[in-house]
Amino acid sequence: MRLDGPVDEVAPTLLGAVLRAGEVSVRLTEVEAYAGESDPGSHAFRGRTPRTEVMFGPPGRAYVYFTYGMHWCMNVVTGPDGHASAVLLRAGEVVDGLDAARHRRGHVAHRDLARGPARLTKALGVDGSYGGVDLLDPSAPLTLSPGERPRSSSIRTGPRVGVAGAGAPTPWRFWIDGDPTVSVYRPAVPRKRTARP
DNA sequence: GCCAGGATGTTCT
DNA sequence: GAACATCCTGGCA
Repeated sequence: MRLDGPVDEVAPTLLGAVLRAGEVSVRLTEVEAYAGESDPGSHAFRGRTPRTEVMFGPPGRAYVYFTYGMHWCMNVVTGPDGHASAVLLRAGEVVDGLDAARHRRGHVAHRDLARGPARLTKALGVDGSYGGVDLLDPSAPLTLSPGERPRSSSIRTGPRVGVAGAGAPTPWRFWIDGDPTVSVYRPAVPRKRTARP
């Protein structure tokens, strides 16, 4: 699979692809594109930092980061080289290793096992130690391989709400229409201040 | 069912 | 010191 094109072209081709970590495999049903340095919503917007280093590297690597003090989220780094673009994996369907996934996620409905970016990494057992892994290397602990691509007519797309980027490339979400594992979209709300006594 | 609020730590200002 | 590419629980309908 080719990951070195423009991120908004590469992202929809990831739908239907299969991500495998150990015995658990997930079929991707929802992704979100981040355009890199020019995208105010991207971690790479403020330039190269130790955390975002991987995004500036070659395509096909995993960019894994920790957020909200308890969740891991995972991106696939895309090209072209020199652009820190990446695709956030937002949701998928567990298609193999159900027992292991359920063990990690507890007793939830099958459709909820990997519905959401942090749930997806938890179902797979992915954490920061997987950062920088070459997903296209078959012997890697975390791999991405082509799956059955959904019909193009069943792919839906929408602009991300909450990011005003006048003139900047717009980030997009892509999902498989009607798939029960697609995460429910909630616009980002400003967080209230955490009051301390 | 829906909504409000809290958890929790890394990163950057 | 505040924001953060989130998730879960508990209260109320």
